[in-house]
Amino acid sequence: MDIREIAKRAKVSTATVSRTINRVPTVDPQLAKRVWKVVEELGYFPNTQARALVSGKSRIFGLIISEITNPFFPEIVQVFERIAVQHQYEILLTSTGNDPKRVAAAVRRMIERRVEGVAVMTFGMEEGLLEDLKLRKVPLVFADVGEAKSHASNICIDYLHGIRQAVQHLAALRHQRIAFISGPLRIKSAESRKQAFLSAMDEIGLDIDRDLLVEGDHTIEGGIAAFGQLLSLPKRPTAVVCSNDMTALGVMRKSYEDGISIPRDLSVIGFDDIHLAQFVLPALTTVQMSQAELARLAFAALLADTRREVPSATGTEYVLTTHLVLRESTQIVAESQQNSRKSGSK
Amino acid sequence: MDIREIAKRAKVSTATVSRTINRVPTVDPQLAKRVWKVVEELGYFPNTQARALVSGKSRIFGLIISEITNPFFPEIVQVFERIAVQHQYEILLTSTGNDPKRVAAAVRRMIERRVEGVAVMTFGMEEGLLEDLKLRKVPLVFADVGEAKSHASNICIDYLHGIRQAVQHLAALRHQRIAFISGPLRIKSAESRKQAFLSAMDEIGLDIDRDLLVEGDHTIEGGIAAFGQLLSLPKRPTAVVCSNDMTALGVMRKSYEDGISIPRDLSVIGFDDIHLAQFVLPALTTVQMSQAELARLAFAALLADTRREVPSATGTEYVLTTHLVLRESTQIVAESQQNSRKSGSK
DNA sequence: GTGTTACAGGTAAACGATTACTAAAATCTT
DNA sequence: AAGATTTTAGTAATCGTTTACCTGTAACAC
Repeated sequence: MDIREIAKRAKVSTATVSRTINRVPTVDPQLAKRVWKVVEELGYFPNTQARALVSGKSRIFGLIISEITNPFFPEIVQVFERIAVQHQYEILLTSTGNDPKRVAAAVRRMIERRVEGVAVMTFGMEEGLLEDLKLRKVPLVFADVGEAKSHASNICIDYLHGIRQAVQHLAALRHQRIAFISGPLRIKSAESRKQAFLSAMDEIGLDIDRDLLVEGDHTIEGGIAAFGQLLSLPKRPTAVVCSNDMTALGVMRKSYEDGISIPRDLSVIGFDDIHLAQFVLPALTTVQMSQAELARLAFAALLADTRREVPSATGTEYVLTTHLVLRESTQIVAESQQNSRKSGSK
Repeated sequence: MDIREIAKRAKVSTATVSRTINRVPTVDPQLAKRVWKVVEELGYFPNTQARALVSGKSRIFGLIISEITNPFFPEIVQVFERIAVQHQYEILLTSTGNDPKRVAAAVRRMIERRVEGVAVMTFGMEEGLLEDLKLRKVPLVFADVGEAKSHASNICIDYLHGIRQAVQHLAALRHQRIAFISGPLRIKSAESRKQAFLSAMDEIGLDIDRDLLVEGDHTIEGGIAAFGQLLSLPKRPTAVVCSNDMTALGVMRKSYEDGISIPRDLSVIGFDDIHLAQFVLPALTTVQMSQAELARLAFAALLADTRREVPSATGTEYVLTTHLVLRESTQIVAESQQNSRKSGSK
């Protein structure tokens, strides 16, 4: 059943049907009524591919994320999808698992479907893979630390603000041996978070013990392994800051297994503030980076870029700040540990 | 840049280009080579909407889930998406939040995009909303307790098997006051899980105290609230079985706040076995319903149904069993509670 | 050498919408 | 009332592919 069928039954031309459906104001209300009646009766829905073909607009945005099983991302997806639907856009989702092959495949699929824009929420994965998109001048938006590049907007994330708060909070609780479990360092944002931690420590005048800087992979399992490394150290940290909440959950799990009580024996701070963070035991003190806000900004950026007639050579710059949210997983350093700290600083 | 451009440059007709790209074996290798060369040079990717329009195949499957922020679903999405991509299908995802309006909107979008099939992983939401899809004979697959209906396959989930194991496990640990926190009862699967619990309790000869049957909503918050209700009872349960893992997390959270130790004072069993379950503190004993298997079955069902030339009037039936996985959140009932149980049974 | 087959590759008609253009009717101007 | 102008609806071209059908050449039999 197509527009011709409707036209025939309503005794008008296909042009009129099309105009009616698209609510062009110049069609006679009488005719419009007749058309709508037939449309209702037959349950006619326009064919999106035909529309896309002639209009040149697919009304699809691509959304590339790292790992949908990391609870940070579903919240982005949810908000992004919801807004997209409101604007009659569909989304083409890809969870890359940080695998370059899958990114390349995703880019190809997106081009074949003629997406109108792509939000790249992988926080600094290799960008070279997106060349094909840039070539075709597909609007892009990144979540990153850098600035807007040519034909790509950027949501600049202020990691330092939240992480500084985290470090200051720990310092206020008399912690001195503070460990940091990073994400996979080939990912730019993981590197940036680590740098933010180092800066914050430096600012506040705390020494950084290289042994207390270990690499995780932003998964629970990685957190467990990384914290295992820290535990094998002769002098353990009294607090650990994690590059994301999943890592922190790993630390909590490992602590539990080894009889280390949080926050009594160890303070833990996460990053992201996933919804779950407030419900774990104890509730996780963490640095919030609003997923909803991120998704909103990303969508808005894409929409703005697609609406621009003359694509501006360089994209727009957005900023997203992070900040500490206090919960139950941090506490003033225990006496026994203060002693060990003193002996350590002799 | 289109197929005509390629044709011109390779000095062949568009038909030959099309045949080459679709690897029709009858094209002369010489010509094919020339065509491929131009394709590579120009970085040409075929336009999917044009293909879809003429072939009548969109190569898109719809996937309707309840709530993407419930960790149960991302794992389904991940597996489903991965298989879809392998088969050159795209997926059109909708997280409905159990809102009928959003389901209706999703159905409309899916029809407009001419999806070739839809996997409905909402576990028994009102089916009436899918009438439009059935009308158009779009292959469907449900995850449910019922059987395959006309034009719809079904993955029948054997809730009883796993839940019976759970109840037997608790009984073996001498629990008698066993509570059940259900999901929202308007959802069929929530009702089915509850019935499975009741049957299992009955089979084993345990009494069911109506006060111990409370309704949650499959979220952590709902679990907290529901367990709050149970705590206000004069005689508390010694164990609680939950309709899903999120509910169990809520119970654990509330217990923590109220100083109830799991598993010492309370045994908890979840349902779903989300990845996270093994990492919470203590690790959650739960009934596994394999997300990966579910996704695989759903995709296979859809693929089979779309390939059938003559659509069979009634869909195929698949079965997915559930089973208990033992972890740390259950324990033999404590002496003190045994006493209270004895006094209770007097 | 002619007639028949086989087959590779080209021409053009779809697919289902949108929309530039056109023609007819309605309205206005003087 | 005739011409000018505006308005509205219809005709047909178009979007980028696939593919049914046709054409021309080569291979083969006799």
